[in-house]
Amino acid sequence: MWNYKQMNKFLNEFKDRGFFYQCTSEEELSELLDKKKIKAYIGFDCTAESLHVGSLLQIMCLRLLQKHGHQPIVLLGGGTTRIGDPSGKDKTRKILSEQKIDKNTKNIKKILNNYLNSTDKKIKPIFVNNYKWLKNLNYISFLREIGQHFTINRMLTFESVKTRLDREQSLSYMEFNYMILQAYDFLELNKKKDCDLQIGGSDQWGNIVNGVELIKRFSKKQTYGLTTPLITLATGAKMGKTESGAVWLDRKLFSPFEYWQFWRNTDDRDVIKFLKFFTDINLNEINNLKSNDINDLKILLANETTKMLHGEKEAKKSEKIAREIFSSGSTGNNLPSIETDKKNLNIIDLIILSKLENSKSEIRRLIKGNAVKINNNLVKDDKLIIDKKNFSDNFLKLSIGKKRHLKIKFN
RNA sequence: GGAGGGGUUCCAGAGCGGUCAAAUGGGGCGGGCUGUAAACCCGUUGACUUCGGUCUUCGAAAGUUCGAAUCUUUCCCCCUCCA
Repeated sequence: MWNYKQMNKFLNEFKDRGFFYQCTSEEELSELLDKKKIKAYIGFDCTAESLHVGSLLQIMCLRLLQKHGHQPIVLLGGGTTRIGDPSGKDKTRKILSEQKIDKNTKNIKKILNNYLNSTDKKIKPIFVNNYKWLKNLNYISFLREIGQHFTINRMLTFESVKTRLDREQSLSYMEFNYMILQAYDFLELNKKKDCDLQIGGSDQWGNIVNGVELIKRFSKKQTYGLTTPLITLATGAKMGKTESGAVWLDRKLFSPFEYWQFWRNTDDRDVIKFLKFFTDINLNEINNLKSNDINDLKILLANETTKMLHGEKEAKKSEKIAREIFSSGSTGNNLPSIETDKKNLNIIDLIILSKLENSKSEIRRLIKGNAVKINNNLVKDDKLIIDKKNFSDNFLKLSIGKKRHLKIKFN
């Protein structure tokens, strides 16, 4: 009989790392994966100009596929984004302009390329954009060929639809069609690219099942669906949001150092889990690491995740900056810096200039609360004038709180 | 189509003519403790300020009033119940 130990290696690691949530048919999928190298796809929606850590687990799935010799297909939802997935949303999404979606699509592709092996021909990612086949669908023939396989009765039972209807929130006919289009994507990829598996977040389960069922009815072929859990933090919050917004996987929106810091500040209770999720360190090694100092593990986590996205150099640099700021209390030579040529600047204006804060009232409050430092010296007076004598070698270190530091260069 | 209830500052949610920049909780920010963690404690949380104040906010617009988040009218949007 079939048992856990005999499970396919990819699936095994998928489970051991905590990626597994649901599968349409685990046993059969395991057999298939043993038998051949398959192609599997994950879809990314192009609503935002970049991806954020919320998508990172999906990206790690792509990497894991490659690691085990399977070829990932990355579907960029250029077409479906024009419709808007109602899953997990209780309101209709804003409809984006076509150019915006095209721009987003390109940027997202670029980000994904950071994570994927594109040199090995057998496993290099296949990028597809569903706009290509969705834009020219003919309504009548689509209804006849595809629509006949869906019953409204069944569609109404899906979570994404049900919650909207239960709450009497409107669900437009356009959105209602989203799941059919995603199912059609899978069918298309199965026909054209021989794709056997779709992976997605747990909120995608309904959409994925629809695809598997459509392919079974339309092509009489067996395909599979696999979902990952929703990651929640030890504190109960959703992962990936900081106060300043999303944690973007894009240096223009979220600098490598900020990214490193994000991981460095992981809750103790989440560290091991995240090492399994977001690094390539093998599981035995992670188990051995458990006894290490928790702060070293956080640094390891930060280095590995940053390296994967921004490269080794940025990871090391971030670690160095962090040491300067938090350990040695030095002036922080590697800190990001801005320049100014204004003389006799008021401390408040200096902070405005630095863009660390943009409200003067807030800055006054911060000064009152002993949060502002110049060259590690507490600023007590919000009328303090900054002039040349505050700069050494034309540099000055501005700090707000414990975590925000910036170097200012005087020209 | 008929009958009710509601839209308040980041969120939840009080206020129902002046004492309201608006209770309370959450979140955030800052400080303390520490380990750049958690928990806990304290402060703070519209903008501008010469720190005296000034200006802009309670779905939108108009009105009543010395004075409105609070009353009136119209409009927009949500929710509950009945047909």
